[in-house]
Amino acid sequence: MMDHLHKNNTQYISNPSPNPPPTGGLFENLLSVEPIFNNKELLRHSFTPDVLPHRDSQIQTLASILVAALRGDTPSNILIYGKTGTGKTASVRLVSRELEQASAQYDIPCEVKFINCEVVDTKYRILAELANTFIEKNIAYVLEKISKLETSLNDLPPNFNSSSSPQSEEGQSLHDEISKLKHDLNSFTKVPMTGWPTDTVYSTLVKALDYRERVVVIILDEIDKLVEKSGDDVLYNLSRMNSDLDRSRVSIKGISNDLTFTDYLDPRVKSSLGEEEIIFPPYNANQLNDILQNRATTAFKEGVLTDGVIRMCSAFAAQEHGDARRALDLLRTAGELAERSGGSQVTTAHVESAQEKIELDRVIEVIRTLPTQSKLILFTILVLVKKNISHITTGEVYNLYRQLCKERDSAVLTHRRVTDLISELDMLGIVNAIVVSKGRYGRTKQISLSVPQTNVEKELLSNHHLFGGLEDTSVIFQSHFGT
DNA sequence: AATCCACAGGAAGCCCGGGAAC
DNA sequence: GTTCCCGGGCTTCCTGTGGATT
Repeated sequence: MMDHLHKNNTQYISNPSPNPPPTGGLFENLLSVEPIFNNKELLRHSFTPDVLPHRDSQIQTLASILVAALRGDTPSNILIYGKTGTGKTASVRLVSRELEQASAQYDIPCEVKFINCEVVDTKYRILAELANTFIEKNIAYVLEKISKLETSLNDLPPNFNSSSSPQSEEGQSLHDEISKLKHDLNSFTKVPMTGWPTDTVYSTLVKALDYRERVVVIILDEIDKLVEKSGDDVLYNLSRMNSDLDRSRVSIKGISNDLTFTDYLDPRVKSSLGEEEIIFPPYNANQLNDILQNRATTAFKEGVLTDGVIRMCSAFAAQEHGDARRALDLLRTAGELAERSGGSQVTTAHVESAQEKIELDRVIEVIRTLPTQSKLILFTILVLVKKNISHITTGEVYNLYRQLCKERDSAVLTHRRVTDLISELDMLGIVNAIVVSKGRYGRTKQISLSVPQTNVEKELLSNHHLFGGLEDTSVIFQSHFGT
């Protein structure tokens, strides 16, 4: 089987067709367009650059705390705060990378583990993830050590090499050491995805960490999400872990979007985790400009960006609380739009379209992931907007909502719940709801759509499953719109 | 100044599904 | 496999509120 595949492969490689057969030309035209990107990856926010402009002081502080690890001490725990796109994660990744390089260079055992708590979000899973990571690292370490020992064993003169010779003390001790390591290797058992009691996972982690002397840096990104979902239990365990460790030391770095999340923490956890705090302030338009300039020179081909493109991206992103991620998205999307339209240059018009496209994508994504009842309420608001009602109130929404529910024979939520759902839509930025008092006529919320009506309409109507079929939806829609 | 409207939004508790613990 | 626990969605009940009207 393998042979067969192999032969085929060789055939393809050794006989490349000099003139590929003519195709339909579907991709030919697209490929013939001069690309405007050199390397688009540089504009993705997952990319960690070597230089982070305007973050020198934060990086310096981080490094000055982490340098303790290279001296064999435990670095202080750190909490890092900043809104999205302020360079927190990128800075931490940059410093971690350098730390690991330095650790290898000076042969000081120091390991970094990065966990995104939005993905790994329960106590069990965090402990299991950590335990498995360090078990793997231990296995790699032991395997390497064994191979080194075996090499030195083979390098011994032949009469020393034989384990059968009782005189060769050096050979014997090497043999002993190798068999001990092999025994260790067998004792490493990985933690399953589920099933173990949490304290067993914890003790497995402690054992794995303590296998050898080292400093371990655990980075918990989006730590506020973890606390929100699972409380501070894990953080309590992790922050007290050093008292259970003999040979290794643990240091924790928490990254949070939310400045106030420590309010929900146990005071002991709070003081232990927040030994040091680093704040990442939002970038201003000029700083965003520098960042984009920095990346654009290598990401785009020369002369592709017209005047004002970068400045416009930074200005747009600066309005969004100085979000560098947004600025990069804008620049990349503008480039993609330019490329798709077959142009050879990116213009400010492309940036404007990119801004619209990103906003539209966001709205579509938010609406798509809305629960059914919220969609129904949004639909009700849309109907009222279409009826040109100037001041939509909670009461009006609720009445029509109830009517729609009856028409489609579905469960009706209470008034109280509907006000909550409206507030949620407000927080998602889909509608705008402000509390107003109309004197004698009561206090209510005044509701309006805060995104283009056509976008909402298009996305809601594409929800075939929502109202038990598009046809039904259209009926309801038409009966209220009169179209 | 008192009244009153039409809600806002807090508190408590129920129900249910999913996952951890045993 | 069963039990237990937790969190989210939801209801019920309730108090609070700004300003037009009386």
